[in-house]
Amino acid sequence: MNVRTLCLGILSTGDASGYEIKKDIEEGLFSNFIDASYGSIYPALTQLAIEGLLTVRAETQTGKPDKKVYTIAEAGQRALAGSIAVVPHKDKYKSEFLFQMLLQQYITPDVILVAIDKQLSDLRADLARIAECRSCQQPHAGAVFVADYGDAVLTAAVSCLEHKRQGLVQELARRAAE
Amino acid sequence: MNVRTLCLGILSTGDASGYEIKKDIEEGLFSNFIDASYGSIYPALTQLAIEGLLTVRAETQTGKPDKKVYTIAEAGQRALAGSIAVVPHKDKYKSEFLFQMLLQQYITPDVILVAIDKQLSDLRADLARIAECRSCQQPHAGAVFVADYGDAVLTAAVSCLEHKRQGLVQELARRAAE
DNA sequence: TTGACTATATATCAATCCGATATATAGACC
DNA sequence: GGTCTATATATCGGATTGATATATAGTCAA
Repeated sequence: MNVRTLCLGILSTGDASGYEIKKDIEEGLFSNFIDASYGSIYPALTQLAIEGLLTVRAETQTGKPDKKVYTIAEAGQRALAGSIAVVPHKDKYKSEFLFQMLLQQYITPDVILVAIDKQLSDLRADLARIAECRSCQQPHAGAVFVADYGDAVLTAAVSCLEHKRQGLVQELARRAAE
Repeated sequence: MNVRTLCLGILSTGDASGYEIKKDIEEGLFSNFIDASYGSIYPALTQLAIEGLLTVRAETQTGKPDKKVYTIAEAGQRALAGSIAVVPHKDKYKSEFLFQMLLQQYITPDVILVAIDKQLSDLRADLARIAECRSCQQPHAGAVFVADYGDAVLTAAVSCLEHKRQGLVQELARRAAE
């Protein structure tokens, strides 16, 4: 799936500017399993508008710069439906944290502890964001599905890490006592 | 983290050719949280050898093409240690499956079911791979950590999806009965 | 009131990386 | 002889990231 389909998908939930799409990706439900940068969003929107899958209108704002608001066109909805119906690729998960933990023999225990605490903090921030999305939006079936899935996975990760952390702290205390 | 550091990390666990590094990424413990293509691995290895972080030797094999076996040098181990000690970036998770589920209003229930079954199959394959890694390698602390973390997360995902799947099947049966 | 900072908003581009393709050797299987 | 799979290296177009540039305007403190 490319950034084009991503933009069409977000615009299918309501009109937005490139900046607002990026915010949706960072703060909304999408944030847990999607990522895209301005460097790919803006060119994609421009191209989609040229091809007639989106329409654009300029909106002047007081106190803020003008923005280009994009609306999905009929051709865009057809293109989106076609892209969504395809069997999805396998999930991709990249974790520098786990890379570090796998090679933990090369670093000191206090660096490990810092990394674990940072990971726990990231996971809890994600959980909080999901909780916020649940409360602020009227939940449709898709949103509930994604929120439940995210909750399950993140909660399991937190639980596992808390356990690992406790074991590490106890071992450090034991070593210090000797 | 870039492919250079990834190659150094894998070579720190033993000598390997580019092809073997790719297999490690696909089949070993790394596969759950790392990805890289030949198009990035081979240039990285060439460059690292030029810079003296790796040494190369050609190995002739019977029944197979020759291979270039890379060994990590002292300078490479120093570079790796420096890269590992840095606080890691946040995990990145990309899921076309969840994108599809969030926009499930655009597709039919049977397409949803196919996607869920495919996801379950992928998750179970990952769990099986972790179990295999546990049994075949002598487990050091880092490997156990990563395997436990992966188990926890994947098991939670499977459990959540099985529950969702059951609910969907029941609803489809109820609709068919009406 | 000047400077620093934050938020909004669009745009560009070098560096990186993926995915596909090409090339070559050789065993297996029909 | 043809097809398939596995091993092994290499290249490259195209997609994407991450950083940077530009501009408007509000806040807040020195």
